[in-house]
Amino acid sequence: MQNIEIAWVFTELADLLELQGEDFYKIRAYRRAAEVLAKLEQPIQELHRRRLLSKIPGVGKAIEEKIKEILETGRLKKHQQLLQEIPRGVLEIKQLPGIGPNRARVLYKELGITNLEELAEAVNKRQVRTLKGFSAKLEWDILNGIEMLRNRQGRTRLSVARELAAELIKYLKLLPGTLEVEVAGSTRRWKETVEDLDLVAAAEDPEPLLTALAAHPRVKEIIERQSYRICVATWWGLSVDLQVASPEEFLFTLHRNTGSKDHYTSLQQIAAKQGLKLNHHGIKSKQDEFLPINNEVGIYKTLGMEYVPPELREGSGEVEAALRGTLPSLINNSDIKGDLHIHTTWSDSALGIDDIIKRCREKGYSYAAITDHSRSLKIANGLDLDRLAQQHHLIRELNKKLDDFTLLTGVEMDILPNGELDYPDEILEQMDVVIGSIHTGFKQSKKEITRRITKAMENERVNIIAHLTGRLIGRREPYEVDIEELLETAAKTNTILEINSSPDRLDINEVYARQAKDLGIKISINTDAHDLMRLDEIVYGVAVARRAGLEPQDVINTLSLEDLQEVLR
DNA sequence: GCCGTTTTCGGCCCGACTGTTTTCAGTCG
Repeated sequence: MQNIEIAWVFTELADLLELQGEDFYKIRAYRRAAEVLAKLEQPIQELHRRRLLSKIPGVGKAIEEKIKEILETGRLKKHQQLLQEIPRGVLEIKQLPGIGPNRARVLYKELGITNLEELAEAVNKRQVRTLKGFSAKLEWDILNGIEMLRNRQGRTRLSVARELAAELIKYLKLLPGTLEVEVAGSTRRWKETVEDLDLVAAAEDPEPLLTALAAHPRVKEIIERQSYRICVATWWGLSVDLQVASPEEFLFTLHRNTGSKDHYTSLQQIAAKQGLKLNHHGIKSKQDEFLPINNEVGIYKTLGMEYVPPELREGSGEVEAALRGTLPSLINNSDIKGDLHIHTTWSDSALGIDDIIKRCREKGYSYAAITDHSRSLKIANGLDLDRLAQQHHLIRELNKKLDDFTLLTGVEMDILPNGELDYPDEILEQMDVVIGSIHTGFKQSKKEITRRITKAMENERVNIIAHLTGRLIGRREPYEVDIEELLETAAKTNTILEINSSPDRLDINEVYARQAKDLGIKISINTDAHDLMRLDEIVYGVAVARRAGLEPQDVINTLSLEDLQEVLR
């Protein structure tokens, strides 16, 4: 049993206990333990064998016993019992905005509602508004929430697909007959969510690869199997399509399966105009002979165009640009010189400043900004003026000891519901990076939220606005905000906009990032990291930038420290 | 349920918003 699966049992246990109205701190203890277990480097089984379970932070006697039970029996009795009492569908209902554990419980107990379909039906019959604690307004919110969840259904966040891809590729490469395995489809194009995971492999004999994938522990069932491809459902809810090509056809199969369909069709038309024929076998000349091509660059070159990176292959003008030779020189991961939005244990993160320095150096960065939450965000242990001064003093002292790396002082400062900023100007003046963002008053009107952010942009001490729309992919819609107006204001006030790299956010998205570039707005690609692994999520932010056609000069954290400081000033 | 300790029990993350029951439970960040 994998760590993540054991962690999942505790997460679900916490959810179920919450529905039963169990003590908040007990629930939190289970959630914390689940988080720690999910992130452990070593297999839990191994720690168990070495009698080290009790050494895991967040694991006490009770949870240790439960871990043992799971390892020994493959299940947890308490968890199974709760599932008998509360159907899993009720957990899904709890995910709806405005519905927490208490309302989900009432819906189940009073109306016997166990899934979203039944809930939608009850709303349509106007039964829900009659319950204590519910209203017609809430019924309306419920329908919207169900709609959001349905739209999300069948779509998986990119990070999940990429993690699964990495795992499966590593596994398939262990087989002796495997020559190549690559990810294709929208996952290779770095779309923010994907429908399924496409893999392409090269081998003389497909059979062993198809059989191996079908036997992988992540695989739940075979959906379809042919002589050269297999489609399977996984326990992660994402289906995987593996196609095995001959070594000669691998490149062309990978290229075709990367898509998008629109992009590929355009290429076929361009080939046809030149008397060539492009398909997954290769490119054939007028004389009906395969042309010698050994990489993707060669494919585009043969068609008389610039190479189009996968992120741009969406059939939205990139083919024409490539023919004209006017594609942007996209930013690369290696262009990033630092991360400007990182949280520490001073507020709500698990990261110590030393961890940050170490990891950022390993990543080859030359600087990083420490930007904890500001005083109003009590739940995140936001820094009051005293602690802020202490932290910044500490950072300046640390900097004296660092020769090839620089920590920048900063803050992620709340833009308060009344439009005021959380710290006075004279405090903001003293730090290197000021990020403004919204964490409260999400339900204000479009006009109000837009005015709040505008006010922050107009303050010349605010450098960056973080996660401008506030969306959480598949979980929370963006707040009502006039993006067009804010982009204009950002351009006018020289405010930098963040591409938040968290796979949950990707905010601003590629559409707005492209508009920002057109308006001359500079971008900062940040992780907003709260733990070590999340510092590595910068690649998702870079992917958004690439899909938006951004070049290194559009992004401020590609600058050297000196140039960056100049811009921030 | 975990943790730390003054070692076995008390503290652990707070406050605003919402809709309405016009006082507060429920939800959220």
